[in-house]
Amino acid sequence: MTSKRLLEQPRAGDSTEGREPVAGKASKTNTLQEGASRSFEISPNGHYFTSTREGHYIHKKFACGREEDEQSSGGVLKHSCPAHRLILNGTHVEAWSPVRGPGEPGCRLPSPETPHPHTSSIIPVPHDRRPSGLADKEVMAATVLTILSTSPLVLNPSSSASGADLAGKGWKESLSASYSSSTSGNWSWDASDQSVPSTPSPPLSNDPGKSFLLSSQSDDNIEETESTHFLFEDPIPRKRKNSMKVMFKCLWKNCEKVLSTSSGIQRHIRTIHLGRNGDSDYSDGEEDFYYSEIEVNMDTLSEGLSNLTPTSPTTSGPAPVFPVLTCDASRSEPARMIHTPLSQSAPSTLCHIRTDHAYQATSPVSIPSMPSDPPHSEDRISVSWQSPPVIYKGLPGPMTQIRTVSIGEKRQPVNHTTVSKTHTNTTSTSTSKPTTGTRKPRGEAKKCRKVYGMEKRDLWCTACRWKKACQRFTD
DNA sequence: GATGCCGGGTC
DNA sequence: GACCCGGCATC
Repeated sequence: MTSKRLLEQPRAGDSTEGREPVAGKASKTNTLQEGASRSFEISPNGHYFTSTREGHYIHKKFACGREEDEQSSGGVLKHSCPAHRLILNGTHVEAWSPVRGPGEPGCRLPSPETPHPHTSSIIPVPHDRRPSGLADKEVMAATVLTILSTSPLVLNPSSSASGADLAGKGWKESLSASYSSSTSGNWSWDASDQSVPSTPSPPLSNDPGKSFLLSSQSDDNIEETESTHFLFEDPIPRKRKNSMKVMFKCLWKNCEKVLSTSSGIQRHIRTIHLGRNGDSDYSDGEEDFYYSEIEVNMDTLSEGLSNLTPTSPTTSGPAPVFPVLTCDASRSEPARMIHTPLSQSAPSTLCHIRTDHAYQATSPVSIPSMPSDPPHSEDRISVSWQSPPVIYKGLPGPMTQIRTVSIGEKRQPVNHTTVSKTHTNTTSTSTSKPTTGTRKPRGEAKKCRKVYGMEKRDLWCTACRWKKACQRFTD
């Protein structure tokens, strides 16, 4: 088990990488070291970064690792063992230990397989992320303050109390997750981490899927989320994750299997879904992709399950506790439904977007040729919401072409729609008027004016006569 | 400067 | 909607 963990760890950061380690099973120690070094490499700032973001990011990666054990043992905030710190961080150890006494449950956590000294050595990554000592906390606080100053969310410390805003709803969920009934803990962001990206496996749960999407689409989103968590945490008492238990849920389609150990779930996947010999220890790591870790707050969970009443839980957020489980479950569900294993949910979304963009880009082009054709313009209109063309503002072509249609009134509506939407995102400056920038280049074809000359103006097409785009000699 | 045509005004 | 034109961009 340990060896596996070790091996797996590297993967946490990168799914592709993850597999390599497997081969190296033979030498645990070496593997470990390698894994550790790798993790460092992968997450450049890992240990040394005080910045929340960095840490968080790293943490995420780590969390992604299939190895729940790792997390439990030292990984996530909850279960960090001082020992790990010592090995990895050296100086940090001391600072850390006060926070997390060796006696803490977190250290013990490790499942039967877990806590080997070796394992601890691997774990380092997570530790780094966390703010360990007071100094770290201070840094964190500073970071949080900074974030708060810029973020609107921060402005609403009430989140914990009121949190009435719909907009905040999304977060609340996450928050609720983080704010389990458990008492004070370490940094909430850790919790958020867990809730967010926990699983590395692509197809998996929503969380992972979302996170993946986010990551692929834009890191900012993730960061925002993280920052948000941070913010909240400040005002709110820190929750302790010790009570959290990591469960492994099989993500295989229509399979709800949940096991308490990664090895168990892997075995399950290997035997049941992959049709491999369960007994054989051999694993290429593929199983890792088919299950996700789920954190369960044992304290609240039991209560919550027994009575669905949110009131019971100890501290601040009884209700939130439930959400944790629910969220995970619900999230994972959709992801599974939509995506097959190994396929990331994100990609699909991305693809969709891209398609849209492409479509948008093309549609405008076609327009120019049929300026007089209202129907076409209409068609465009339907798509118009995609306005993105405006985004491409840099390109005069599209815009101009759209205008070309101008002869028909319809054209304007289309433009308008596009503009309005686009502007929302962009600046007000670009605005209502397409203005000059959008103007299309002059058509190559000769126009009535040139063909007939000023003398025969009566031969011109009406458009030319009206100083509109020539209808007779279109480009 | 000539040309093309957008945006807007008038009827 | 037809007609016209100021004004701007492009050539």
